[in-house]
Amino acid sequence: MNTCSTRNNNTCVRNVIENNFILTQKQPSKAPKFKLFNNKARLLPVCVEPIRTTKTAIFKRNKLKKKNLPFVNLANVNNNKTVIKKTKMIDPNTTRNFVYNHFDSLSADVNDYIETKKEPLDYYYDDIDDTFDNSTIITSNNDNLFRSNSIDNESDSGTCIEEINTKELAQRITNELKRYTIPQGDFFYIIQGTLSDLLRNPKPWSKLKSGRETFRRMEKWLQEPEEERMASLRIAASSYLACKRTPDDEFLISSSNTIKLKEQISPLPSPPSSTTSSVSLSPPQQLNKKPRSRLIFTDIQKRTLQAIFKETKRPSKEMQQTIAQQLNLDVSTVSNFFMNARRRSMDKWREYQAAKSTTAFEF
DNA sequence: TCGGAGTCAATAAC
DNA sequence: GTTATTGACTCCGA
Repeated sequence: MNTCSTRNNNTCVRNVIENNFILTQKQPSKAPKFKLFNNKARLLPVCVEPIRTTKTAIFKRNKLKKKNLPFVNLANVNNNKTVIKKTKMIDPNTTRNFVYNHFDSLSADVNDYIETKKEPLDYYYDDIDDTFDNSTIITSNNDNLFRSNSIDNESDSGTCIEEINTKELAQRITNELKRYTIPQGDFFYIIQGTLSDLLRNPKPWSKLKSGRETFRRMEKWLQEPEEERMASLRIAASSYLACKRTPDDEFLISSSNTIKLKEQISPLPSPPSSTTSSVSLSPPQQLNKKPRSRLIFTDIQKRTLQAIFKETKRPSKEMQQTIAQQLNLDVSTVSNFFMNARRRSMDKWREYQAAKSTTAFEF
């Protein structure tokens, strides 16, 4: 990996080389956007619009924006093409740090882009050795939560070949949460219900897409030294809560869906047991956010839908309309039911398990 | 346009 | 109080 050695004083205030990333403080506004250094062009940590952005990148970015989370786009420059590889959340505490490109050779389109002087938007990162994989997390000195441990791994060079046994990992996480008495709602920024579902019904690795990232994060957490795990969760919790802060700044929504006073964000428990002192203070209305109500099927509706699903996993649009009419439901509700039922159908996983059992991978 | 993936978040269950 | 369930939302990709 590259090193960030001497830098122009007015450009890079502080560089931290860690886990193959070079983090640096924000550029002074008048700093050059890039410079040649040792005959290598380096794009400094200025904001640049993605040259070839992807729908995924835009989606992630918007999502983070909505949550008021900082973000960077990670780009990779290969064969003169800049490709967005991933958008990551970053601990707000590290927002002063930016990843910057460290190009061996500035690709033509980057040059072109700089020439266009578009409005800044994102930050680019380039890993020359192409060791970046989906498990790579931007990190900073004090941000163990997002630490990647795979980049230095020889086997990770080039492509991501790791495979996680999600079922086993889920079990290990479950055990650790119990061991340290960590409520599900305080585990990183995963919503409690989602975490519960992930732990109880982990999808096989091969079936996961972007969801792999969550499992990677969990695995990294397990790999951390025992004493660092709680610190990781603390950092994650405070970041998460900070990002959920309301404009009025009076209340915070905790990851366990309770409301805490800002001052009441407490450290996560130390082993072997203790719990967070979350204090439920008020209903969600105080957050100026309309609580979403959830339709509860009547018994007859549910039984009918389940019976139909048993026979027909994919009813036609016309059939869905008929069902909706008969059950006095919206077509979208019926559609959602079948969508959810298909994906949550255990048959799917049983089939998978049966198939996998022949290859000694038990899921 | 539509189904899948990911996950939010209300609510039920423990 | 914590965990499990599940309807629905957002976005992606075919």
